Amino acid sequence: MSEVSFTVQKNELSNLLDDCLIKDRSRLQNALKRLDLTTLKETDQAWLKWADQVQSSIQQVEKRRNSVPKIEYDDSLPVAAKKEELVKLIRDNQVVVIAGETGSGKTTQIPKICLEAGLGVRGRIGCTQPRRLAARSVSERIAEELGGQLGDIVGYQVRFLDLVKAHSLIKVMTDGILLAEIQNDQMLLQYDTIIIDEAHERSINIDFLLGILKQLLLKRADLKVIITSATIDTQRFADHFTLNGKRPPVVEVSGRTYPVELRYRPLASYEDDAGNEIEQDMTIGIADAIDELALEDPFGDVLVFQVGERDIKETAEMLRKRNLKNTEVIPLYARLSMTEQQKIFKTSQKRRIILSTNVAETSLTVPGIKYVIDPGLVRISRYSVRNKVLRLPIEKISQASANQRKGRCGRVSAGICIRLYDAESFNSRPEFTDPEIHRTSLSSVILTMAQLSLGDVKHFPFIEAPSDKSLNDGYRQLHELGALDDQRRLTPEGRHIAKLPVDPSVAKMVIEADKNGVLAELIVIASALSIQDPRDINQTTMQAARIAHKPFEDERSDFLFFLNLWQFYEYQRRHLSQSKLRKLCKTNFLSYMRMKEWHELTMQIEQSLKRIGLRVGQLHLFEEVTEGNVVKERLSELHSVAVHKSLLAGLLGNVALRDDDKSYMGARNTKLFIHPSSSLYKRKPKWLLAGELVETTKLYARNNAAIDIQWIESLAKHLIKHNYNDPHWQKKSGQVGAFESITLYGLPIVNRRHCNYGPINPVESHKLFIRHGLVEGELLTRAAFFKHNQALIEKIEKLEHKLRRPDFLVDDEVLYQFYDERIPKHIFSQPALDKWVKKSLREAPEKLEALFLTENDLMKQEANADFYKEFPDQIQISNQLNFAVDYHFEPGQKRDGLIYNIPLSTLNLLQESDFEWLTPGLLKEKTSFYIKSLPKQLRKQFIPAPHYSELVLSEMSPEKPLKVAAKSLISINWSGR
DNA sequence: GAGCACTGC
Repeated sequence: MSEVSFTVQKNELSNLLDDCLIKDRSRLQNALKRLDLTTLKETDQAWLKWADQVQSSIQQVEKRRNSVPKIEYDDSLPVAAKKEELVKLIRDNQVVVIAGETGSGKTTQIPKICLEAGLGVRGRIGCTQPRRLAARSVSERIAEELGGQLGDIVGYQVRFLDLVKAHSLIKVMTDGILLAEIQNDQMLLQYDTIIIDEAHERSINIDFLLGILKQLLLKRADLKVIITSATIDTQRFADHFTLNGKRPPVVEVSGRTYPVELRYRPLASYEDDAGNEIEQDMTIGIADAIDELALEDPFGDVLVFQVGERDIKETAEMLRKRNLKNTEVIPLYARLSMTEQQKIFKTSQKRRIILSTNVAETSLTVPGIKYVIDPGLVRISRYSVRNKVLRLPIEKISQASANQRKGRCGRVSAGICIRLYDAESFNSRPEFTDPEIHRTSLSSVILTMAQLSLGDVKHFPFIEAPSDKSLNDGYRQLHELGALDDQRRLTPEGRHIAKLPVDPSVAKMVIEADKNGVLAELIVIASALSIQDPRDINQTTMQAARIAHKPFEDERSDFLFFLNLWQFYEYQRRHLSQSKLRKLCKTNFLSYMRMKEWHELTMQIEQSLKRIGLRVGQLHLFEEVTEGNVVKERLSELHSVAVHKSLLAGLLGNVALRDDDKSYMGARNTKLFIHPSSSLYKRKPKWLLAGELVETTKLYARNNAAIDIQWIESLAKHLIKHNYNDPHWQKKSGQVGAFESITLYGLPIVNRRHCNYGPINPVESHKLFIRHGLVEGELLTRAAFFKHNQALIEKIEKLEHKLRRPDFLVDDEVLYQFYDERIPKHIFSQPALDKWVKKSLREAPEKLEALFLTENDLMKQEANADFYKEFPDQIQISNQLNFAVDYHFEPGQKRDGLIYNIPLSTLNLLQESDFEWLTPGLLKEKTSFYIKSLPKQLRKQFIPAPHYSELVLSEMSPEKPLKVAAKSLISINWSGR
């Protein structure tokens, strides 16, 4: 042991750190750097403190080394035979790939071999398992073999349970736990060895870990990594961990198995009446295979793989009808209760036929199986990037999976595996099952990577990179949740979402609930959505279960069912003993284990929220409502709205609009149906929020709620598409309006709502404002420039009228240009203009001055003197009477006060010569005139067509009579035309 | 009128 003493050469001090715990090293190294070695004295406090810490760390290492027990191996295990070789390989290589079938003992023996190689002392040996149950049983076995108690030298950690001590040398955990630890300790400094077991299963967790470890190996030369896998695809792991040209060794450890005879028995097919080839029913194929096996051995236990609960039930029914002698049929699937699952571990006097889903291929090992019947199918989950929904199709299993199933017999003696397909079918299948990373949504992985700053996901060293499409969809989902911004950077809210131990979408609901004041409610619901359904229902108990669960239903939403159930159960949980609680669960068709996990998850979420500074209050009290003559307690409408708004924030892609009696239209024009298990199945609200969308035989919405579509707009600001129609100038308000329609993923959220268009499209509104408001003069502003300009325009218009020349005033386009150049682009309404005018008056009056039009600006041409002569402002008739002449285009707009009422007698006195004043200009084409007091009959003839110009004569000296001859009038009028 | 199996800050 190294002594920490001042006599050690100062330049050798850092060597002492090699004997410290790995997790202490960098901290001590930094502290050492801060010590000024040139002036350091033995009595300095800084030195004493450092020396003390180093000493303590070294002592802990020593203590750990001494705690390593004597290691013994079960020599019957194949891996024990390779012990020496493995110890050497692990010492000499940073990464070792170990391949071996079940029964080789690799899972339990390799951690021991690592101990023997001197590992586990300066840091722990971490060993991951894909499942919690496996983590527990593996740690139990290792602890037992090392002669200690679980939770001492060997500890284990799964969700909700941590049995690891500071002095534990080996820590067995689920891969999810290790992944979670990386968030707090990216260097994994508590470990000197990481063993990834069952790497061939290629779960998303494993693939993610393999990528992280590859990066970590470069930063931690002292870290050992061991990958163990079934003997499939081991080269891929070796390729993945080839660093700087150094390829890790691959060791194969033989399994301890008996030979399995393989028989292909494809289903017979026949032709129906129409000549179509029909494949024989699967249950018949299974029955035939059982018969075949029974002929040779009526006692050996048979394992039959099935795709789901319903097939299991069908097959069980078929077998029951066949009345097989001395036979026990046992169903097995994950949703069964623990006690029912335990049946497979009980030996029976009878022959057992176990009908199982894929659980028996990977998760559970059914003991004593001699025969396997493999129909070659599996229900697999695939996330559809195109439709953004989860699908559960039935597919042919891969060759690797078929071989794994085959291997489930032959563990106790020689066995037979009957495949209900032919060798050709087997050979045509893919070699390996598609790894999960290719089948699942990547939002969660991307979010974690963003949070850990692991760099661009596209360049992350995945063992098999996900497709760009799939990555982009992951980014899209996180953007939908507001966890990433438009530039794909983590938002502050995204940081919070990443900190919660649930799916990003569920985490979003919880974060949103804090804003809506229903955090306590959402934790309960979010937890329920994250665990497996706590209802313990199977086909036979379904009816009774639904009756038992009826009191917890809420016609508004399936989500509130969970809240109601929680209220009921939480009270009981606090007041009943565990055994009574278990009983309560049973009578209410609830799974005790899942109810417990539900509770534990709420606690865990609450802890996580505390860490990000959010406090969870109490659940809101229920209010009493009367339904019919039943008094019910339920969440108030106010809080229900808050709850569902929060849910909606995490499920914006799961909104649907009722289409017809049965179906709904979902996002991106998908057709979906309410699942029959939903309490909204019959009610069918217009707008639906689905907790999850899963495509099986149809696209089903499960866990639904009726929602108000108006909630969506504010939540989905970053997603909704606006469509504006018919922008128009509104004279009264001096603003530009339009009609707005909104869609979310193609669903119509708002139809033709009137809106203020200015802020939405300032450019177009600015144009409309100038065109209609300023150029066409519809503005009601008091701005001086506008009043001035309008007056000037009016004046020139009058001139035009008078001169019968509508081409003096410049075109509207010129006016438009004038205003457009001078009015800032951001002004698109009268209020905005008035504000700007007010401000400019103070700060930049020259801007306003520039807005005053001059005649020069408005006149296309000068009206020359001849024009004025031809269109006089007054005329004199018979050298006696002066009349003012007013010019305007529209007949009907007469200046009544100026028009002289000429008596008919006077008219008759007028001579033709009295009209000499009619200038050529006045007699131009389309020019005519009339005198208002012409007799009606006559007037009819002379009144010009409405668009003809009109000349109104008004008397300047009314006391003198006007003489106009009717005859002359006629001639003038005609010549005028 | 109905869904495989796992996992976690």
